[in-house]
Amino acid sequence: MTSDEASVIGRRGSYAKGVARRREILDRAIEVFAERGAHGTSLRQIAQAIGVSHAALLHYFDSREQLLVAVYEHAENTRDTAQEHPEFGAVDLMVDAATENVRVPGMVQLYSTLVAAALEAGSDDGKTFFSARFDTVRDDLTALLRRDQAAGLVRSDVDAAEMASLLVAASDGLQIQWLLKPSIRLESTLRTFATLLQP
Amino acid sequence: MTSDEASVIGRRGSYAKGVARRREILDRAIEVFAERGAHGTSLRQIAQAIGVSHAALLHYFDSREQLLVAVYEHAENTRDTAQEHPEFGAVDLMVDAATENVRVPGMVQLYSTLVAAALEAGSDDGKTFFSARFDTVRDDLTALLRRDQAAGLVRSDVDAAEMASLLVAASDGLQIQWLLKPSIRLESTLRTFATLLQP
DNA sequence: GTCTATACGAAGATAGAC
DNA sequence: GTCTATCTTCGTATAGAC
Repeated sequence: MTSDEASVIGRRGSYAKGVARRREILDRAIEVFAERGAHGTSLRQIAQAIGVSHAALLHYFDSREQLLVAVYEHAENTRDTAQEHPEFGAVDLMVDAATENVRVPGMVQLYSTLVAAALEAGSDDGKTFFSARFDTVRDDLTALLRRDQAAGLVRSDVDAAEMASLLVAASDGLQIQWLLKPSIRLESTLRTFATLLQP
Repeated sequence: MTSDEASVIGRRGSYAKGVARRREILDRAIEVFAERGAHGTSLRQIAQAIGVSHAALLHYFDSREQLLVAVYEHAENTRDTAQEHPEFGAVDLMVDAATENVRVPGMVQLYSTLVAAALEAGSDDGKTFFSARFDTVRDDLTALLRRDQAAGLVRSDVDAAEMASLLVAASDGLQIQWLLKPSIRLESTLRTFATLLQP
């Protein structure tokens, strides 16, 4: 997950300069989004902040939305390069991801913008990307929950897959609520989920 | 909640014709969004569907976003005019709201688009609207949960306010997951939350 | 391959006539 | 209250320089 850019989106030249340039664009773009938000920032503004023409961006990314997705993917892959926590339960994993996510300015906004766009008809790339992402996350959590159910750490009277969906939904939704009202205690609230899951 | 338009947003002329026209715009706009989505539908397209110029819409609503918020508010207030369910618990209420929401084509998309926009800097109206909305919903659910805790229907070892936040988050998040993957069993999954809340 | 220049149509918003 | 006209900016596409 944290290795090289695994994205298939916006792939172009594999030459050294192009790869470096692409990375530079991604790094700079996330900063621009952090300042001005993803929703209201145009291709042209991003290009200006980087110091190139907006057409140059479209050389590396086929469209504005693909650039946005690539920025999100890059920001997600870049952070905390390697945390191996074999002892982490499902809730621990989501708490970790959510608090990390919320620490990066603009990340929740970018994520919300992209998901909203993906829901709309016609956004096939977005649908594909986020469907796959949700599937992966749900499957990982389901496996973790099954493991902990078998170990007697998590109650077994509810379906692991349904709990996984609930956990992802709660994490996504809480981050939004926290952004609108920081007095919401994100971590603590998410951890009460663990209490609910105790056998 | 279901009475008259309680919105302060986009208020204009209070004369009979203006009110009727405003309502007509809202009714038609929700249909347009149901067909084409909120993200990709322009003021001009909505105006064309209604048979007026786009400038006419801006006479009733100060901006495109305010029109969108008004449409959402109107659609929410319009449906299921009066269900009084004193015996409903918090989960019942959310299951009811979520399944109703998901039944209206375009509603989840519209909601997601508006929330994403509200998170961005500069969207003060959107922030105000959704902050108030989240507050109201959380407070209502918290009261309901406290009542049921006192009655011994809901476990008392977790904070009611935190459970309310979790419940709202789970409902919002699950609706999105369901839209991307209808095989997610929305109602059933949401109801397992009730199991988790049992004492 | 990388990038600039430029053009196009559509968008949200505003001004002013009727 | 509603229109037309107009402004600015947007995403996208293409041609061609290096």
